[in-house]
Amino acid sequence: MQIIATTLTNRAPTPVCRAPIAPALQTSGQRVAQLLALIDKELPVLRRVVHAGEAVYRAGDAFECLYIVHAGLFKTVSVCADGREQMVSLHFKGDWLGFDGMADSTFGCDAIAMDIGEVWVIRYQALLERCSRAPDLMVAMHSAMSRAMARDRDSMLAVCTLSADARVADFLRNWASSLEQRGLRTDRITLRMTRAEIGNFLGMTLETVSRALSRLARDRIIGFSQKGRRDIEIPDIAALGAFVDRSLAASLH
Amino acid sequence: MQIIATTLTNRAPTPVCRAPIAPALQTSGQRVAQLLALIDKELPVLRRVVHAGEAVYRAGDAFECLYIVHAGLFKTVSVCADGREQMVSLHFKGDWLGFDGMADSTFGCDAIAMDIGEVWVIRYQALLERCSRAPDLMVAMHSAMSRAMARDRDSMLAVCTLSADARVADFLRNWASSLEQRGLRTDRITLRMTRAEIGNFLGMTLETVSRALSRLARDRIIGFSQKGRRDIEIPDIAALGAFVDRSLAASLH
DNA sequence: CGGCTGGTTGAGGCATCTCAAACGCAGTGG
DNA sequence: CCACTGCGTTTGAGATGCCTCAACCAGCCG
Repeated sequence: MQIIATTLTNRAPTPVCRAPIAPALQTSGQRVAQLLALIDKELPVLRRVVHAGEAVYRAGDAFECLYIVHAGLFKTVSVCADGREQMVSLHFKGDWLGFDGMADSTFGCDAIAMDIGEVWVIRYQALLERCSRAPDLMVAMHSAMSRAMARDRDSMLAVCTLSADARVADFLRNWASSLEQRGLRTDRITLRMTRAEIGNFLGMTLETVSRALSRLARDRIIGFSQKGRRDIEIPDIAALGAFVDRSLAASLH
Repeated sequence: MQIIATTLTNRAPTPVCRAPIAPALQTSGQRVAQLLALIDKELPVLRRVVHAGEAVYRAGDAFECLYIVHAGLFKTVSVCADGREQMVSLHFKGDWLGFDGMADSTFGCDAIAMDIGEVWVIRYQALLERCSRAPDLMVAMHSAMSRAMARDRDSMLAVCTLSADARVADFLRNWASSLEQRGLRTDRITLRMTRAEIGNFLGMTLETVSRALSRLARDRIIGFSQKGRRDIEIPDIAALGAFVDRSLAASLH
């Protein structure tokens, strides 16, 4: 069994699949900034600080608000009746949270802060009203949903077509790419997740994640920083991509 | 490697994950009928018949319209640069097609008819304008997107947590459940896909699909009809669910 | 009939899981 | 300062589920 590889959010070049796609008219960084400015202009937003481990919302909560990540890193987790959990997605600055509650007025999963962060709270009713007057806003929201679906699609693809090592590499590449699009440094990323969490996200066991990371480090595609094995150095993002492509090509003979 | 299990569309009870969710205020069948009535009332729709194998749109096409399935069965397929394909989702009557194009004005995957069918074509611009005046319509559209995301989430979960046999069972159960919600007979379904397509969708090889189906038939959970191995009899949908739960429980010791 | 496509089934191999042991690090309490 | 504990990580060895390769069968069509 495996899972979808990776798939963070808002990366401009789709990771595994590269269908012919028109070049974006704006960079992701610009898009995020414009979105936040637009929201701020059009809507009354409540800023809410969320501490590590704290939930923005939980499965079963009544859906009334959407959220936009303004700082920090968030995950959404499907919680099953038997207690098992499946991490579904990661959300960086500019990503929306809560779309999954719109269908039946109840959230279908938990949204958890992985670090201290801040979300902007937007009442759905207010958003609907505002969307009626501001087509820009509606289009921005639709774009965000569309992008979330594309991300899920890529995850599916990665889980279905990549080996364990390649999924881990793809995961790191997407993470770095998300940081890059937001103008942050990408040569050194701090995973705020345990191996078990990564494995859950990527559909593999924690041992397999650990081994994959060790192999990537042995091949000098990544490095571990002195302090702890949770900080990962990525000298060259392109090398990660090349690794993914290589193992992809290898698997097709 | 595998892929996300299953996940058809619009099933009321989520398949693998059963988070506490408030009971739907209306049945899925009612929702579909109401959606179609709403669209028909509010918007100028163009009806387009699509033949088996024909594309509603293809990756790279300019995004201008959304589509609602009115008859038939459709799949969306991610096409990679190297020619590999990954089936991403199945769409029955009442499901929308084309959300993936909203983000960057270009479709990111192909939407293909698996059978002769009909879609309603809705110009996105017209939809935006109409949404501004008809909040019902906007909410219906958001619900559909939200449901699509929930479906992807469930797929992810199934691919990540279910064995090959269970994924096939889950796939059949979701298919039957989709039919049931539309008031169609569920004791006998005709798969309009080859084993290879099913395997691609579920993230496994065609041989594994074939073996899984054989095992399910041996255990009397499904049956093959006389004519061809493509018609499958499902005497009891609940038995499929029980099988999934059983193998789920088995995998946790 | 012969070719082709799709399906089934078997045998063997390999990637990943499972189980297990050991290590590093942080916190706690003596 | 030093056990001592607990958690996260690494690494190894063995088990296994799924993939790969291959043969064969059934239906369809020229």
